[in-house]
Amino acid sequence: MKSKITLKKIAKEFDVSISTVSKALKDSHEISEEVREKIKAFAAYYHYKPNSLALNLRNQKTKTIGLIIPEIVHHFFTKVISGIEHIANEKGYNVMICLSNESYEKEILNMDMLANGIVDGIIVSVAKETEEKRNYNHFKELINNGIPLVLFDRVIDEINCNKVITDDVGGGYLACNHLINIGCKRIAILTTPDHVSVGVNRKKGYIKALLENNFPIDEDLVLKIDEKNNIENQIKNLFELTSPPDGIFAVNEIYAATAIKVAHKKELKVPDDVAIMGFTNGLISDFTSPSLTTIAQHGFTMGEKTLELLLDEIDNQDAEYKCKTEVIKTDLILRNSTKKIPKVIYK
Amino acid sequence: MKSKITLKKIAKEFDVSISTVSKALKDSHEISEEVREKIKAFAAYYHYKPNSLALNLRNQKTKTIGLIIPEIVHHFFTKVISGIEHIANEKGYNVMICLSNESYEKEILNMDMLANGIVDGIIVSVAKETEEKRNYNHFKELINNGIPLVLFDRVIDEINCNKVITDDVGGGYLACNHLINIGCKRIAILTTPDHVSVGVNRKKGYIKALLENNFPIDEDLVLKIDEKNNIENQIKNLFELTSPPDGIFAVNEIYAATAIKVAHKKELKVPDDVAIMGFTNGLISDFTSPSLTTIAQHGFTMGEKTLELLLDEIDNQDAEYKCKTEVIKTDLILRNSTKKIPKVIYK
DNA sequence: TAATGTTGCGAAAACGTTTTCGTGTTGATA
DNA sequence: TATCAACACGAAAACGTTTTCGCAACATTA
Repeated sequence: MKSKITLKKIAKEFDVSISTVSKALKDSHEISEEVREKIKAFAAYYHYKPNSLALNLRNQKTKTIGLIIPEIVHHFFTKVISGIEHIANEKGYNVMICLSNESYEKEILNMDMLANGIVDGIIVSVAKETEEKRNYNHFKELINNGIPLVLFDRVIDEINCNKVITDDVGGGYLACNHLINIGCKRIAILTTPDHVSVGVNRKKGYIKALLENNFPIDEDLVLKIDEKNNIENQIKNLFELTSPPDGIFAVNEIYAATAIKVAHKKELKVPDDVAIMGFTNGLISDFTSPSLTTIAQHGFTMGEKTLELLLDEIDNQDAEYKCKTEVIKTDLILRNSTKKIPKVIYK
Repeated sequence: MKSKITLKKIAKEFDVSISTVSKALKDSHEISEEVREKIKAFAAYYHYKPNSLALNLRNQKTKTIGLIIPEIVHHFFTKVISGIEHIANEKGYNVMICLSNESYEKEILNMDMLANGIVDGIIVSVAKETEEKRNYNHFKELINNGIPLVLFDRVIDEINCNKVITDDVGGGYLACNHLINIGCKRIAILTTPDHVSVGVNRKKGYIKALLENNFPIDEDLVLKIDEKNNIENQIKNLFELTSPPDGIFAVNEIYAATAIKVAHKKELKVPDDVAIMGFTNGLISDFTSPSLTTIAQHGFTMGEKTLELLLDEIDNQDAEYKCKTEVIKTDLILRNSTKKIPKVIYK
């Protein structure tokens, strides 16, 4: 392979010093017009571009930020990434995306890798395994090393850093209230195991809405899905209770869509026999039948906000920095799985 | 912020030279046991990690590869990314993901950014706008600069580099043949405009299957979706033909799922009145009702293969390298949108 | 003519590594 | 005692930049 053109090679070509070349390319008045022009022409001809590594090393910053997410085959995270990329683009930053695959070890590995000068700051959504283990030393170390950190979505209370979260409690409240408003009397929740923070918070909102409306809390109606086992079967049990639910709030899209499937297999009509709604306005919700009412999380905005906070911290690294927690509001997206509307028929 | 620990600082601490520290940390026998141990202890205490930028600059390689994809909110691409990450992990490489957002300009911007020493090789799936413009100079330049390049999924024939593609023609053939086999007589295709290569190829397979079975090619049944306008309305027209289709092959999941929606609104039964199938086994296909028969593209495998090719090229950069094109086979995933099966009812 | 200012360029340090090639000291051997 | 290894370490180059400073050569001014 032909090696890239460098200042040194240009310098040799014209028998001048490297500094002269560097200055000429920067249009420095220190260099005579004549020399300047010929160097610039030569550089342009060979498509000279300064080597980023050298620049980064010299400037002690890379204009790159690291992003560690649990998995990428996930609509919400891709939305967040898009938001991050959007701001990164505006501000001339690059994004390095790493996957932890929900693994504690890989999260640490990724972090170590990123922390060695490669990036100016790091954004993380915590892996499930890390949440379970409750071992957050790698985050503390990162902060100790003075590397700006922002957590989003799945965050850790005890870590002192900038955070951006969905208003999960508010969203759960919104959802449950909606089901109450349309007349549901027995409202079930399909949620995650207790170590997943977002599931827990959405459930809090659900409970809050029930209490405010003087509904009893029925533990039979709280189903913590174990993703290692068949989801359909777990949901099926819910419909086989002596008094089954007439409203279901699922804390994510998959659970909600699966609930619709199961309901149909039980020959139940949605929403007439049972209203079902989800959380996250992803790809699926619009294509189930009936289409899913859901809570929109605004992942794109979240990504934007997250990077903005990080860049803010990066720009103020010397100053005494005060950490913030931004809460992104949710919205109800009304579709057919919770409303009894006349079927749309063309013509 | 407290600045990171470096060789220089350790050297100063013990009043030895930088080289001594470097060697001590590498357990060189050149350094006395005593000095070695105390340096190692000190370094461990302060979590010394060599600065990646410096290493990269010295070694003239970064163990990082760049990935440019048109968009990330897309199940297929996330699968490919997962496959790439999988191999990258195994081989100790990092992946830098950039989004072109289907824009020619951003593709070039990303490429320029990556090409300045930041990565050892680049993987690209070409943006739609680039395909339209047919301006491929940035790829040629990259190759001229000796930077290994692999194209995947959306590739360019005239560029001489490693490529990994889906067997789109074969997949289209598989799809159309399936519809013929289940007894469809008038088979429509929902495809993309002509500049999108994958759509064109899938249509080729469709045509091939029709011809082989002595079906006429009816241009009324070839619908090129214009994504700038309402997709539902375009599909609706298809059902309002004097002799409407009884089978539909959509070249992606969204078109297929939308077709189901439209069929329902037209009060048509799927698959009895019209069988519908898609391409790409994404998130949606399993949750439509009926669930979608589709062609699986194996994005994960594709990602793995793509990075393997790239690493192969990187490892053989001096040798005369012969470019390959790998074709990833497709599979038919049979679901309910094309088969008349008894409804599953629990109990 | 002497002092001063301007112009045009180069040397060198700095960023943080690794590695090759000394080199001074010690101890053993001839 | 002179010679030679072995040992333990340092100097310096290299990767590719940017930038400060210094210094000639020439021009201008008093």
